[in-house]
Amino acid sequence: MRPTVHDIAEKAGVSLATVDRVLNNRPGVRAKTRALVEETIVRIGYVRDVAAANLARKRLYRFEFLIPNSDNSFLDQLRVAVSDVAALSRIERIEIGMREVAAFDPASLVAAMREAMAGEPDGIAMVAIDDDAVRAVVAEANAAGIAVVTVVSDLPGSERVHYAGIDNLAAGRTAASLMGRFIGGRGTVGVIAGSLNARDHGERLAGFEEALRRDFPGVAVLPVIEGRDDPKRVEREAVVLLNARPDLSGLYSLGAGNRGLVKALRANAAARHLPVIAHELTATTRAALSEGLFDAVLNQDAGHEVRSAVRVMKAHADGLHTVDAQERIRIDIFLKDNMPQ
Amino acid sequence: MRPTVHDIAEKAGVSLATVDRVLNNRPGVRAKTRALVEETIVRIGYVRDVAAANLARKRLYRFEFLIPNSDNSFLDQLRVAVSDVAALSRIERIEIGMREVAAFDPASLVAAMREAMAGEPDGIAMVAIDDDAVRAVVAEANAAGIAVVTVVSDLPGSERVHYAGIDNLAAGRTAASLMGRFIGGRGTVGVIAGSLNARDHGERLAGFEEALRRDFPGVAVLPVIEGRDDPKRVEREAVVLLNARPDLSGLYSLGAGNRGLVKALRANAAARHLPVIAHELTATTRAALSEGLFDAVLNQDAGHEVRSAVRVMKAHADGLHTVDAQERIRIDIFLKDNMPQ
DNA sequence: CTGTTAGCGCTTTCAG
DNA sequence: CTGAAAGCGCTAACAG
Repeated sequence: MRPTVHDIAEKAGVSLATVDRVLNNRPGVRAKTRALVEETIVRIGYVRDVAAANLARKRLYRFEFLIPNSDNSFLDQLRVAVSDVAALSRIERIEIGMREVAAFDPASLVAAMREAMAGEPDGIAMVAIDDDAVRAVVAEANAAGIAVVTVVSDLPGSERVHYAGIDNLAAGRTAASLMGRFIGGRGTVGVIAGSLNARDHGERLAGFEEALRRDFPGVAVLPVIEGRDDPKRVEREAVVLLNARPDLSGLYSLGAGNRGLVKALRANAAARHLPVIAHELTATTRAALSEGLFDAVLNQDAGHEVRSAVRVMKAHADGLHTVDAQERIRIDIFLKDNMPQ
Repeated sequence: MRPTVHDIAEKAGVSLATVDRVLNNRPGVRAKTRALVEETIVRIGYVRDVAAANLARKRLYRFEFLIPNSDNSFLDQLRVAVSDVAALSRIERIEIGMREVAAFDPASLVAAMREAMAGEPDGIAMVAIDDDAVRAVVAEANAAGIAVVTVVSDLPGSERVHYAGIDNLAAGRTAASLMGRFIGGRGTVGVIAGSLNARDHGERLAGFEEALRRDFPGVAVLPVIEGRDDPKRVEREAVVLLNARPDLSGLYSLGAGNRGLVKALRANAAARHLPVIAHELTATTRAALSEGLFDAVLNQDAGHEVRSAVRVMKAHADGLHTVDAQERIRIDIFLKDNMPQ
């Protein structure tokens, strides 16, 4: 049987209370007694039973997620992931709330932060917007002992504790690597983004162009089209592009609104063999892959991101450190052949 | 506060013991009482505190992993993953043992199974070998109430409870999809396997050839070379191949022993721009990717596989079902740009 | 068939 | 500074 606090107390000749004080390094123990207990702990190889500790403590963790209210499949996945984790976490004494925030609106995000902070949660997770007012309120939360974690889109230079999302520069480079090979290292590629003001989109583009320049200097990139993640607008822009550039060798869709792109591609027979790379595995991109309309989809797993955010906030609340490398979110590559399910 | 067993007992006007009997549907409760308690449970929205239950139960789970003793990096990863999970699981009342088995030797696997079974564990996880003697001993274990899970390589037609590994046919198809695009849909590709008697290798090859035939009929596949997963042998064979076929357009290494392949490629200047796809992200393949010697690496995450195996064995021990889709092991694709870390 | 009671391993008053 | 004792939510003898 594994040694327990009782064993420590017995072997060290002290009471349970003293053992507990040492274990949780609370004050009120003579240095000598403390040393004795600590020595005993390592000698008998004690490891704390966290479940029992939590049971006794009745510790309850409370976390809030702030999610943009944009209507796109990836954010739907994110919301579902939060609900799922919330349901599962109840049995681990973790309570998770979710608030909607107006998309791309720093003021709304700040307001939501304030509301969330009023409830004095242990942590807040949010899809950040790159804005100084947001940075300021993050600092406030931090000062109030609330751990802030960014999800999907980061807020560099702020006091957020962690970023649970992919490296978007690397994602852009990955897209370039694939594109360069798919089109045989030469030609002209088009790029459709949501908005270059969105940090993640900007970084993907930068990575894409950098890697192409480096590894495939024979490939030219057309000026970026901004589709605002809006299917209708993306469709319109894509149609224009496909007609204007019949010589197009490839297309990189680094934002959302792929429903529109798919329509445009389907309508354009000449686009049948155009290599297309997009982001996020949703119903739309999944179908496009199966159909052969898209060649590859880069993905960030919303479930992983949410779970990682919760783990980090919990660790922070417990005063523990997390191994950053372990929390790194991978850039998944999906072809029609390795789609999950 | 969340309702507890005490609340149920009080509201239903019964004792704790009766509540417990109903919760764990143990016999000895009148149908009427049972119904009353069950009604109360849903009415007050009770959810069991698993941690407390396990604490009271002092339930200890014991699982055994049987791992081949071959000397290759992927199996090293697998062993490390088992040790890691073993260390972590101790605090969850899970005890994990590991035994070495002679590689590719059914008799040794059967013997190890028997030894493991003697300890009456709750579950056994093994890298299966496709053999009827193995099937027979799996059936024995099953009859003895020990859940058997296959890892990495499956044993179809046996009574194993679950397979924690990738779909190797799909992996082969994925390799073909990439290869076909990388080489522009035409040319001749070479394939190096470990042994086609290994189920996973055979399936990868089948998937690869099938997808090439379907999607890239212009690509020819040379007769498979068997390198026995041995770096020296792989190197020798690869050198011969590279010299004999200077017209080679691509190379698919679907087994292990990639250290040898890398040497051969490095020695052959003409191979500098030969698209190469291999399996398992190890120190060797990782370096080859960075260097541009390999173009893509398909990977199965040993950590995921081991953790999934443990989850399934535990669920089985608890008489719970697992959602197979949730336990599906993904085929990761890595380029130099999206390598983790 | 049902209830009482004593824990599981840990924390937390409250005395001393 | 230290200890005794009660209790977290659940389970498991053992009586009735």
